[in-house]
Amino acid sequence: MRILFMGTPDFAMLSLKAIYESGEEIVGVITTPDKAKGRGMVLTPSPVKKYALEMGLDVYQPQTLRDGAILPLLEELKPELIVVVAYGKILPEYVLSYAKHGCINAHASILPKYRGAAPIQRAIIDGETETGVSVMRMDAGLDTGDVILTEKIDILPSDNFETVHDKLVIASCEGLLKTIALFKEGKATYTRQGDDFTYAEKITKDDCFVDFSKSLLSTHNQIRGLSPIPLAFTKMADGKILKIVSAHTTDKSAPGAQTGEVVSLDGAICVKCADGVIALDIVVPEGKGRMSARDFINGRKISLGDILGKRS
RNA sequence: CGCGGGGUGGAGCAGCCUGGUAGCUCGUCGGGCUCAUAACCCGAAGGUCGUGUGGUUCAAAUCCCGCCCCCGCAA
Repeated sequence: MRILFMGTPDFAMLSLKAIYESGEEIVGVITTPDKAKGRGMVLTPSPVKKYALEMGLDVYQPQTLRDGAILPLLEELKPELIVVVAYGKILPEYVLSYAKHGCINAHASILPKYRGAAPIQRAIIDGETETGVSVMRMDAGLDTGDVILTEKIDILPSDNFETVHDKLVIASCEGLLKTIALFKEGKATYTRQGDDFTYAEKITKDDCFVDFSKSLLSTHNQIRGLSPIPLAFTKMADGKILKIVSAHTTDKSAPGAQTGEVVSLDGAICVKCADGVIALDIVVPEGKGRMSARDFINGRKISLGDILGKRS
């Protein structure tokens, strides 16, 4: 089947890889233009572009899709199906309706829940125990298209953003390949989404701030849902940023301690939350790389009784 | 030329401003105490202080210059 692929980040790249390796004909790859990124603002190609070039696929990076900008390209490539995974741009109507099988999109949630930008992180932060990938036929709305199939996975207490992300990548690849197979057999079915939708807003800096005022479980969910990127962070007594890579809940109690107070430093940084004590295991101090809490404590940058998470 | 931090025994740091004895919290090894221990006590090993065999100086981890590498922020 002649497939036009559209996507940008890692998640999309791996989906592209799966489709390409399954032997489908990728007639073109569209990704966002290179951006100046990282230290020194170096111009960096997207993961999708990198992979596509390695495989010798044709890559296109239109600045915009509006006003029929890529209509000539579509005419030339004549895709029968357009697969979109985390592309980062709104698709106008003429693109949505161009291909015979339309545009399909793999979204990392069980729709209609968690429509939008950050479904994986939001699901973990909310303490969900299950999530998945939905493959849908795109329409003009944001993740509102009719669902073709859903692949579910579990979120374990030990999972973080990275591990759930990795599981969903696999689910996404499977879902897309299954969907393509359905199209070939002419057996694809479309199910309208229910009305009980929710939105997973983009993660903001505020979402990453840990002030320990919430419950033990919520704090832990926040930390793991944001790890290893962008990473939850708190503020130390001296006002410096301390990012938190991983933590675990404890059954310790700290009567009399205020929230955010460092109540113990025996191997981990134990901090009082609303209803318990959370132990920070791996952290990233401002200006430093990641290190174990033990190392951080050995460096003498923190002491018992310090209050973390004060908003300045 | 986006902003900033850093490279000091195995780990994390201090020392640098105000040049002149290698420091702290751990880890490791040996010994002791203890019913016992990740606890405590005693002792030991282990460092060309990123690099140039750079400059200044009687003397450089410390001041100046070049180079390499690592990291945080912001996007």
